[in-house]
Amino acid sequence: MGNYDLKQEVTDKYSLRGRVFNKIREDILSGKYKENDELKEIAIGEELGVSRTPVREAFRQLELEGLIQIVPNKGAYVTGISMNDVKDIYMIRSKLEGLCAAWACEHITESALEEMEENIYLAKFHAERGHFEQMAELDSRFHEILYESCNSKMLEHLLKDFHQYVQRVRKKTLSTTERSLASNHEHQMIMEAIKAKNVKEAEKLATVHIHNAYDNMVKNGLKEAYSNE
Amino acid sequence: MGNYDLKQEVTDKYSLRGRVFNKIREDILSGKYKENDELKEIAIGEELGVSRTPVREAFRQLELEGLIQIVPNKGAYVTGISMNDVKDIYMIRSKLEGLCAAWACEHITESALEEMEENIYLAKFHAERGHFEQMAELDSRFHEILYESCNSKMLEHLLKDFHQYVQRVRKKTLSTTERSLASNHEHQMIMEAIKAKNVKEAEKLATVHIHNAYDNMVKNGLKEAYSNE
DNA sequence: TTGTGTACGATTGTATACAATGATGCAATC
DNA sequence: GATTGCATCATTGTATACAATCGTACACAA
Repeated sequence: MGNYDLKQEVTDKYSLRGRVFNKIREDILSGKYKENDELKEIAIGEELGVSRTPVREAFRQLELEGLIQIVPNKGAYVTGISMNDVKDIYMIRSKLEGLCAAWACEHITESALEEMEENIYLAKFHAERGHFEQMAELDSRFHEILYESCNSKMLEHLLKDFHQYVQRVRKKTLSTTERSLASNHEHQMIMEAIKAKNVKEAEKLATVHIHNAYDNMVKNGLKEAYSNE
Repeated sequence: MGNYDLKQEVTDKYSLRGRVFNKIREDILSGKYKENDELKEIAIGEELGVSRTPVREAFRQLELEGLIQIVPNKGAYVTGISMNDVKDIYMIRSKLEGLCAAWACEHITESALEEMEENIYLAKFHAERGHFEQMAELDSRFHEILYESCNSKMLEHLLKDFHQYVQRVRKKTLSTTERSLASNHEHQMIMEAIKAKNVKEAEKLATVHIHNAYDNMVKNGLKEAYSNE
């Protein structure tokens, strides 16, 4: 996570390096490349029809993102996320998400609040019907809106990084109707606290929300996902 | 600070890319390259006696670290740290440093505690005599020990990143005997809370410590440092 | 004078050639 | 049979050549 800016997000779409970067990242996060898999510059370059140069540059970025580890003169290896890492990230996120909610009280725009309300309303619909695919999507978007509303590029970028870093495991956290409904209700309370500009309450609710998400994840299924470690 | 790992720290010393990366980073943090300065691949390559390739790779990493911004087909520009960024970082650090101190209660080693005590003792000596150079050094080291004692590579790396990110402005924060002594006393209280495994107290003290550091910095001199913006 | 178009130069983007390094297998020696 | 040394090969590290792109300056016309 080095990295704490977001300027290259546009450029990445149009340069070869950016496309390679996104492709590999997706393949790692989706599970196509597994922990300790070796990524070879030539192989990936050929697969995507580009030379080694953009692949190398993408590798360097992926290393800073923490998705791969480069051993000099040897190769690039996919790094896994350990259970401890996941726990750490959730604890860190919990604190930062609270900060983010607090700041959002002051800086959120009307349209952002409206999108949140719409999001929550729609999520209720899907949660009741067990549409977990859509729930995951809506949940992601809710937090994204929150991040974009804190008026701090630093914090926004940091949280987005973490958010996508645990994407692999996060899918599981909303996989019951019960948790989906509870989570959505928590979203609503956070939104209302922000709307009321109740800083302390918003901070606390957001903090607890992430804690709950983590607890729920631990309760059902995180262990299996990592049982082969 | 994308990047949230620390694997390449060793490799960086021995590869050209790593050396270029460190050199440019230092030059930005030390102020040799100023905000909006344009960094040209060829010029820097020639200055360091390497070709464009390692320079380009270093640029990509620096971009993820947020120190430069790369505009496609145009150039790389030094990104400044605005007063708002500094404030954000301190607020974020405040939270995370609290978390770090809390975790350290459980995981700190005897030898780390001893080094802390020594650090505080020595710092008192230098603070009383106005040796600000040594104070800055000792202060940095104190926090580093703390970071290394939380038993989370994630959090450790994150805090180290932030710490060096504000290095430019941080020097000013210890530039009075008064603040030096107060800061050192805060270090001592944090250390004692950790030693006593008083989690809540350690967290609170560490959080407040960073807040104080920020307040002090704002009080004397941050504005001037950025008056040309 | 002002606006527009074009051509040129500077710089980055990509591909490829060559150098350096580390892994592997085999043979020679103890 | 085990171990060490060497040769070979695969892979990354670096340099450089060429392509694409952007900004600018200048000429020309309204």
